[in-house]
This record gives sequence, C-alpha cells and structure tokens, in this order.
Amino acid sequence: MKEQPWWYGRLKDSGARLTEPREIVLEILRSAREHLTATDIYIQAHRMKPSIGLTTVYRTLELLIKLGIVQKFELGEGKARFELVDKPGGEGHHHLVCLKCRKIIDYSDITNDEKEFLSRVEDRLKRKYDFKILDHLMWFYGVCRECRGS
Amino acid sequence: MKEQPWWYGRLKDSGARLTEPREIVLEILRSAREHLTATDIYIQAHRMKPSIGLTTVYRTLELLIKLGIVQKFELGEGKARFELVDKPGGEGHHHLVCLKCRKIIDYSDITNDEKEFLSRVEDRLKRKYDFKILDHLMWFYGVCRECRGS
DNA sequence: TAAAGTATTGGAAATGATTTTCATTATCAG
DNA sequence: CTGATAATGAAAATCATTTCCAATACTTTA
Repeated sequence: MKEQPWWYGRLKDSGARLTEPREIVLEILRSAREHLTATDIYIQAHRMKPSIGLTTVYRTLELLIKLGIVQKFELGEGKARFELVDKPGGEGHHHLVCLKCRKIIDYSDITNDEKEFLSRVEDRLKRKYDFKILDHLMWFYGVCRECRGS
Repeated sequence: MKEQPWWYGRLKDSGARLTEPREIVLEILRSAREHLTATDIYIQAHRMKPSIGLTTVYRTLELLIKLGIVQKFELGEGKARFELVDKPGGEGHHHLVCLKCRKIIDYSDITNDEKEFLSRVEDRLKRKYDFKILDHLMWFYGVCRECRGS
C-alpha cells in the first residue's frame, strides 16, 4: 500500500473528505516551484478538470490553511500566494526575495546556530510580552545576481 | 529653527512637494499607535481636512513607499497596513502578531546576540545564493495573554 | 437498499480594497 | 504675470475575494 502524504491524516482527522477538487489543489501545490496565487491554482486545476470553480479553489485553500496544511503569504501585490507547509518535524524554511525581479527563493539550510538563536528570541518574547509563540517567519530582501548585472 | 523629521530631506531630494495632504498623512502615521489601513488614514485625514480624498491618501502612501519612508504590510486581512519606516541608523524592529485578535506588537529590543546572528545568516545567504541582502524582516506569530484566556 | 441528513460544489452576484481616468487647482520656473 | 508641471478629488473601473443559493455527492440510519 502506498505511502500517504503527511497531510493526509490531518485532513481525515478533521472530518473533511478528500474530494477530487481538493486532491487536485493539493497536487498542484505539491508540484509548484513557486508560490502560486489562487488564480494560478485555478487555471491549472481547471486544465485538469474543467468543472472546478474558482470558488472551490478559494474554499479549499481556506480549509487547508485552517488545518495548517497550507500557508498564505501576501507580498504587497494585492493578491495572496499559497504554499504547502513543511512536513512537521522538518526544519521549516525562510524566504529570500529579490526586490527587483520579485523572485522568491525558499531556503532551508537552517543551522543549529539559527535554531538556538530562534529559541532564545522566542523565550525572550514570551517573558517580555507574555506571548505564546507558535511560529515565526523570516524574510530577507536583496538583489539577486541577475538583477545586479553581470 | 525647528528640527526637520528624518524623512524631510528625502522627500525634498526626490523633487516632490511637501503639500498639506502629504503632511497630514505623515503626521497621522507618525502619531499612530498601530498599523493603519489606507481607510483608517483617510478617516483621520478627512477629519483634519475634509477636502482630502481617499485617492490622495493612496497616492501619498505609494509615493512614501517608493521613497522608503513608509512600509506596507499585508497580514491576510485583504487590506494593507502602513507604518513609518524606522529612522535610518536605528535598530530596526520586528513584529509580534497575535493569531487570534490580530494585534501587532512592534518590538525593537534587538540584542547583540541577535545582531550578530543576523549578520552571520546574511553572510551565509550571500555566499550560497549570491544575493546581496539589503534588509530583513522577522515575524513572530503567537497568542497574546488576553486571547489565551485568564 | 432507500430515505434523510450533511458536506461539497460551482456559478452568479455582491463586496471591498485599490487603481485609473479626467477635469480642476496649486505651485514653480522664467 | 504666464506657461508648464505637479498634485488633487470625485467618479468610474478593476480585481481579488466572499457570499448566496440551488444542485450534487457522500454517509449514515432505518
């Protein structure tokens, strides 16, 4: 029997059904090289199964976000982008954005250094602001080699 | 003669005029305790000078963003929020977001620990991805005391 | 298995933030 | 002062996202 993706159980446990539109959206997200907008996903989904509606794409994304399977980003473009969350127990990843071409690189070479640092910061925030920290996100902005010229 | 705010020169150098609507928007941002939406700013501005239009608020924000005076954020609310950028040479600050009430705390207790860590990471990214890092942003997500219940 | 209840779906319409258009007004250089 | 340019505001247009609602699909219960 085939290995199920990590989010399979989470979906099932929630009581939600793994319907074809949902499978399609998940498959598109899984194989995406970049962060897709709802419309990007809709276009691809529609190609695979023309009956799928944009509303369903939005609803599916909403469900997956609520279940912690998908993460939503907004980068000031006036529309959101979506990405499959890292497998739990994985390292997480950060983002590197080119300010010129808007290219986004996901990187996940998280060193121990980094991990320790983050837990120290989270500790500090917890004590100082009485926030229970659940997650964090780091964005680095810069200019990629191509956009800097030769 | 009165001390000009740090962004004054930047605005002048760009060739833009410091008009009344622009002054009003800047003043609102300066005295804001939280991150305001364009409409929030419009409402306050309108109170101070009823002839100001929403369009002008948007246009002013766009200009200030281009000049690096204002930063735009989106937090998945379907609308953007705006914040005056830190005075150059300052320490920068990070954000702490409550996932329940969406409250945002800006914090700027940047420790040396943190500063060193960030420069190490930036170095590493520079070497590995050949990105010239110009800036970074850290977001921490959690639940504030009030939203966790007593 | 059939009936009934619930979850899911898709299209159309509604919403709401942001942008564009365009005519008017304010400011600056000569 | 005069012409050129920048800035403004109202209304209309856009565009992403949400809401409504009627039709389907699946699951459970009798």
